[in-house]
Amino acid sequence: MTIADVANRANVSKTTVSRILNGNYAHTTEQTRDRVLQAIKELDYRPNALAKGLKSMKTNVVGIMLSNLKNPFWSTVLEGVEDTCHDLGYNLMICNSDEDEQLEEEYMREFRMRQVDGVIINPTGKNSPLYDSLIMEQYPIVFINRRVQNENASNVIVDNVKGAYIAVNHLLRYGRRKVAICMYRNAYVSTWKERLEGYKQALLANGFSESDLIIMELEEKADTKKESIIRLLKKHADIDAIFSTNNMITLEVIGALRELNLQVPAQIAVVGYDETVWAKYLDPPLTTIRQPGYQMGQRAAHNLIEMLSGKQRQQAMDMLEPELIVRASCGAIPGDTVLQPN
Amino acid sequence: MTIADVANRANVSKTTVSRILNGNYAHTTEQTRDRVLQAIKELDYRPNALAKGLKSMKTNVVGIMLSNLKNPFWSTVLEGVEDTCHDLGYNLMICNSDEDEQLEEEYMREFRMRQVDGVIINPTGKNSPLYDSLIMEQYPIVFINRRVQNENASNVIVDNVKGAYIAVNHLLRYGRRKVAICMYRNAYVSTWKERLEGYKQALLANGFSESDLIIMELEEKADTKKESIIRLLKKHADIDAIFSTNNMITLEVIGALRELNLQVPAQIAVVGYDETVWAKYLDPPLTTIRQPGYQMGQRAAHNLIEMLSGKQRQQAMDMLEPELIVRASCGAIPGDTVLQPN
DNA sequence: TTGAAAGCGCTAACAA
DNA sequence: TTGTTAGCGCTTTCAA
Repeated sequence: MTIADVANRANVSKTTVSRILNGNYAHTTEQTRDRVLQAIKELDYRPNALAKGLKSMKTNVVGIMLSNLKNPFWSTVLEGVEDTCHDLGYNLMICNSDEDEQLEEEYMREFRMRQVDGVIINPTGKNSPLYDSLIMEQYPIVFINRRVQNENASNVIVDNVKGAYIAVNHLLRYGRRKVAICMYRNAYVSTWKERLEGYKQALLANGFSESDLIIMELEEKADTKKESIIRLLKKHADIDAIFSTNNMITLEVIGALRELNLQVPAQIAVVGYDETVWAKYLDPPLTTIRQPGYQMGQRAAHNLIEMLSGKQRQQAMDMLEPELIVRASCGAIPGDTVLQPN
Repeated sequence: MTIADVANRANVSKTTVSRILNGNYAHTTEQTRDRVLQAIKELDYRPNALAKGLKSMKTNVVGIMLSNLKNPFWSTVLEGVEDTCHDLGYNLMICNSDEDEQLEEEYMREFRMRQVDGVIINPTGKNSPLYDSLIMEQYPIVFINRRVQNENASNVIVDNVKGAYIAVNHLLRYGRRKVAICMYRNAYVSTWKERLEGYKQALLANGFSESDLIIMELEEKADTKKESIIRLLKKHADIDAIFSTNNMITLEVIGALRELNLQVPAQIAVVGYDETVWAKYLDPPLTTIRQPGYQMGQRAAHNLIEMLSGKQRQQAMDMLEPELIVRASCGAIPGDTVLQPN
């Protein structure tokens, strides 16, 4: 079933069919239009998007590259991207770099061969030259979640410094004095650096000094995260609070605390990063920093597509607000009003 | 950058370049081959997949249609699909019907216009005529998770009757006498019917009768699931166990039990469906039925692509095994060996 | 061993 | 208002 078949059946030229298909009714008799639409219906004709894309150099497809499909946070982001793309008439290709720089490069190449109109990417952070060259040649790309070190990069991120700050500040306000941060060791990723920075700022703002920082670092790919945490907890036996910078880490922390028989929040308070469906059902219910994942996806898709339609340059740094959700694990009295950061 | 540019630079015809690109070295001098490969490299030439697809009527893209991006279970499935597609040289398009039959039809149409080679779908169940016609015209499609009522449909599902059976049987073996099932009211979806069937079979096999069935039905889209559960729990005040048929329902059940101050497992035992990252960190740790989501994705992609390569017909019904993971919520002694179903 | 030319299904400049 | 024609970038038949 091609446009030629429709043209034949309706006794018009392919051009006419094409025009009508694309809503170009201006110069068309109502009569021929009806005839063509009729033929389209009768033949159940579906235009070939490949041919259309080849001709018009535009596919109405955008690509999204995630770096981790195991963390449910990304489902939410994906949902936002997908909904928005659909609303704006785009389809979506997806891939998963799995934090691997080689794969990231390979997939980027594949997206381009497939002529996607643009891509949304949670960068591994390990391919700076790639990001730079993409930006240099004005390839339509929006970086999400992680900041890319390039003035001209279009970013949609959450304010990680602030998120960490309000988490740690909250712990300190409720009287904790020995607050540790638990994070992945990953030199490439801005999110960790920024959450560490927020942690630090909160301590300093509350009268502590650099020497009060307690940093517990984990290997992201290791299978022994819980064991590492247990070791670190034993090493820093005097800590009275943990700020965990990622929802997967938080679960490991909870496991470790349980194994050591440490009471939360009586002995150790916990605040986690990433609000999740399960946070409020943990024991005790978990205080978290909510990141607006759905909104991040929406915004990224929206910005990218606006970029494509050639509107003027987007604000390069689109920063979303994190939010503290107070439950019992931080030692705040449940039902208490949520504290505002200083 | 087109194939013509490469041809020019290497002083050969487009044909020759094309042949070399596709590994068709048989009839080519090593010398020209090197010259061409050199030119490709120098120009950083990326073949246009649209043109290739248009010509060859094959895109090496498969589509996946999910019906719900909110449930983390699907991330796992997606990961399996994506990994497998990548391994086999395919790219992936994704969309989300959100359980909406209209959207499902629309997306299916879009996939076909984009000439994807085949699709993997978790069907809403509401478009039987669509599924039937797709199957009739031999369109390459694999249905996952939910069974489609058509002998010629290619399915990858988990054995839901068995999953429910081993869950409920386990509860009964540990002495529970009043076991309720908690599920969505959804006439279209095989999974619910089958889990209900497994529940029933387990009761009957243990000497109970039809009159002992206690069915708690919830509206999937409602915001008041917890309230409904509370109402139903009050109505059936004598139940001593709940078999929850979905991980999202399980969380609501836990919330309801907590609100009613019912002790788990002392007063009410709970077994949930879908093993999740968080199940073991709940209070008490949750006994669940594990579904092999990653494997389901792998298998679906694998079967689809095999279908595409024209190998003989797949086994139409590919059934995976669920598994009981015993923790404290069901009242079994932790550390006890896992019970086998009769 | 290599190349010329036709054509995949569509759009758009130009002509009628 | 409608049609003719060329061409998007690639593959493939057929010829050299």
